[in-house]
Amino acid sequence: MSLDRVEHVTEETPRQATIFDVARLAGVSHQTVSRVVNDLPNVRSSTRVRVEEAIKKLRYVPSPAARALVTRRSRTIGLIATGGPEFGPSSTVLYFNAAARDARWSVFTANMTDSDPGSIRGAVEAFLRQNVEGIAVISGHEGSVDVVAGMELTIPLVALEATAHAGLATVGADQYSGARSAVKRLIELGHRGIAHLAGPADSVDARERERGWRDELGANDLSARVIGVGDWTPSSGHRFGASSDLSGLTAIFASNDQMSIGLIHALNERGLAVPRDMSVIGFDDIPEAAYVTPPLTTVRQDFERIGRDMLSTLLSRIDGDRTTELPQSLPALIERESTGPAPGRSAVSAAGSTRD
Amino acid sequence: MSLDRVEHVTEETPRQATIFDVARLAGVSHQTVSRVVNDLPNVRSSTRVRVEEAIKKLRYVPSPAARALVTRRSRTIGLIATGGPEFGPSSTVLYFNAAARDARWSVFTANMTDSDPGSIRGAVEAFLRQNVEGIAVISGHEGSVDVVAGMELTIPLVALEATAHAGLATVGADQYSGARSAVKRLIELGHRGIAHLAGPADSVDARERERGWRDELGANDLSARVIGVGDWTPSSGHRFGASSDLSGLTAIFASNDQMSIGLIHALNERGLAVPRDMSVIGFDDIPEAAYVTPPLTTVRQDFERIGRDMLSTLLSRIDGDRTTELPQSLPALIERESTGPAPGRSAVSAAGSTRD
DNA sequence: TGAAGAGTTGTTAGCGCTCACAGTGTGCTT
DNA sequence: AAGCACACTGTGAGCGCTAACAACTCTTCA
Repeated sequence: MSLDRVEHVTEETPRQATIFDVARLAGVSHQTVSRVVNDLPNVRSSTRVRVEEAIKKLRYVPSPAARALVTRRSRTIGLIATGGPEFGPSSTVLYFNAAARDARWSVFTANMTDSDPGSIRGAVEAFLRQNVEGIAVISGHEGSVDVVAGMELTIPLVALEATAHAGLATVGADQYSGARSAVKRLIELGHRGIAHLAGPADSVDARERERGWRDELGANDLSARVIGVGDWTPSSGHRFGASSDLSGLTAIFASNDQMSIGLIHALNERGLAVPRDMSVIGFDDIPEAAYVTPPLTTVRQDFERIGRDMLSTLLSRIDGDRTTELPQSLPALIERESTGPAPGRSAVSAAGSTRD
Repeated sequence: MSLDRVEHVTEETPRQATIFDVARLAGVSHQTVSRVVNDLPNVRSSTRVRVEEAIKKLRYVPSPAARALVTRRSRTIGLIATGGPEFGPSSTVLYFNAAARDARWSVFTANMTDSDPGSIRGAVEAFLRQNVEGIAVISGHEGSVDVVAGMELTIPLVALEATAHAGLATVGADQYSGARSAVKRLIELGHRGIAHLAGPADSVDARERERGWRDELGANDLSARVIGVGDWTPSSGHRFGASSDLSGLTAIFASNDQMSIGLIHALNERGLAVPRDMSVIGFDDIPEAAYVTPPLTTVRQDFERIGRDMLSTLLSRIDGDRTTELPQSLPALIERESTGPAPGRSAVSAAGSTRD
C-alpha cells in the first residue's frame, strides 16, 4: 500500500497527484497522460479531453524534479548580479526576471555586493548543480564576466556589456555613442574645457563612456582631462567635485547620474552655480534626475529593453541558435537644466585649442 | 562558433559521475557514498576518506533533481517582488538573495512591476511546482501578501511588512516609530503646521508612516493635513508639491525620499526655499539623499538587515520553528539640511492649536 | 479480402538519489 | 564461550517522469 492517500480519518493528506493517478482516473496509461501533458501528437482528441478533465479534477501538476531527472533539462536560468542596489543594474535584473517569467522560465539569482572570483565561481557551481540551462551575468565589474567565461561552461552565457567580448554573447546599450552625443552637445553649446568624472576602472560601461568622451573631444581638437575615477555613488561624485582642480573647465561629463548629483552638490559648496559656471551631464536618467536642482541633463538608457534583450538572447542561445544578432540599443540624450551655454570666454583660459 | 569548446576529437562523454561511479571507485556501496555526502554518522573514518577522494577525483556533485524527487525537499525558496526598481525594495531583494546564498539556499525570483492577483498566483504556482520550501514576499502593495496568504499554502510564508499580519510572519522596520520620531523633531523645531505627503494607499508601510505622523501630531494637539497620496516616485512628489495648497504649513513629512526630492523641486519652482520657508523630511535615506540640494533630512532604514532578517525568519519557519520572535528594526532619524526652525509665527496662520 | 501502413495506446526500463531494513563484523559482558 | 549490543555496510524498492519500443486498432487500396 503505497498510493493510499486516504487512510486518514479526516486529516486529508494533500499529497500531489501523480501521472498515474491521472491515468487511472482517465482510464488510460500514464504514458498517454504524459503525451497530453507534453502536447505530443497522436492522441485521439476524445482521449485528450478525458485526460485533461482528469488533470483538472485532480489538480495534477507535473513534477519538475522527476522531469529534470530524466530529461536533464530544467527550464531554469542562473543569474549572477554583482554590485549594490544602483538603479541601472537593479532595473536590468528586474526586467530580466520579468521577461523570464513571461517566457515561463524560472531564474535562480545570485546577488553579491562584491565580485570576488571565488564567490562567483561558487555561485556558478551551485547553478550547475541545479541544472540551469544558461547563465546571465549582470555586473558592473568586467572581471565577473571573465571569471564565468573562464569556467568553460558547456551551457550558454550572456553578459551585460557595452562591447563585444571575445566569444561570448553580450547585450547592452551603446555606451560609446551615448557618451559622444552628450559631449557633442556640450561642444555645440560652446564648451571647450570638458572634463570627465569616470566610473570604476573595472567597468566596461565606464570605459566605453570615457572613450566616447575622449573621441568626441579628439574629433574637435579639444584636450581631455579626467577629474576623478568614482565608484558610481553620489558620495564619490561629491568627493571629486570638492577636491578637483577645475581651472579651464566649463563642463563636466559624469559617468552616471548619481555621481553627477554628488558632483553638483560639491560644486555648489564651492560657490559654483550649475549651469551658469559649470555645465554637468550625467548618464542613465534615474527617476530622480528630472527633479534634482537643477534638473539633470543626462543620457537615458532603456533598462527594460536591455533586460528583456538579455533574456531573449540567452533563450535563443539555449535553443542552439548562435547566429542571432546581438541587440544594442542606442541611449538618448535628455536635455534638462544642468547644461547651458559656455560662460564668457574669459573663464576659458585653457581653451587654447579653440579653433572650430 | 562561439562558445563551442567541446567537439574534442577523443569524444569524451562528459557525463556527470553518479553516486554509483563514486561507489565503484571507492569500493563501497552507493549507500555509503550517500552517507558520506550527507554527513551522516556511522561511517568509519578511513572509509569516509576513501569516498571523499573518489568524489574529488570524479568531480562528483549530487543531482538535486534526483534528491528532490525522493526527499521532496529542494533547499529552494521562492521570492515574489512587486514594484519598480525603487531603492528600498531593490535593496531588500538584493540582501535577501545574498543571505540565501550565504546559507546555501537557492532562490527563485519572480519580479513583477504590477501586482495583479493573477500574476502573483501564477508565480506562486510555478514556485510550488518547483518544490520551493518557503515563499517570501517583498512588495509595496498590501494586496500582494493577502493574495499569497489566501492561497493557504502548506509551506511557510514571510512578508515584508510594518505591522503584524493575521497569522503570517512579517519582518520589517518599525515605520510607525520612525515616522513619529521625524515629526517629533519637527515639532521640537517649532513647527506647528506639519503636512504629510503620503505613499500609496495599498502600502502598509505608507499607512504606518502616516499613522505615526498623525499620532505624533495628535499627541501635541496639532491638526493633521495630507497634501497628497503619491506613488513613491519623484514625479508624484513634484505633482503634489506644485498643486497643493500650502497655507498654514511650515513643514512637510513625505513618505519617502524620492517624493521628497520631487516635492522640494516643486517648492523651489513656487519660490519657496527649503528649509527657510518650508522644512521637508523624507524616509529611507537613499544614497542620493545626502547630496541633493538641500541635503535631505530623512529616516534611515537598514535594508540589509531587513533582507537578512526575512531570510533567517523564513528559514527558521521552514525548520518548523514558529516561535522565533519577528525582528523589527528601528529606523533612525538622520538630520541634514532640509529641515530647520519654523519660520516666524507670522506665517503660521492656521496654527490655531498652538498652545504648548 | 488481406496486408501494408498510419494512427493510437500500452509496457518496460531507467534517470540518480534516499529510505527502510537486512546484513556483517567487533568488542564487551556474563 | 556464548550472547548481545553496537558500529558499520550493503540490498532493494521506489520517488514521478520520459524514451524507446511493442502492440493494438482501424483504414485503405491492390
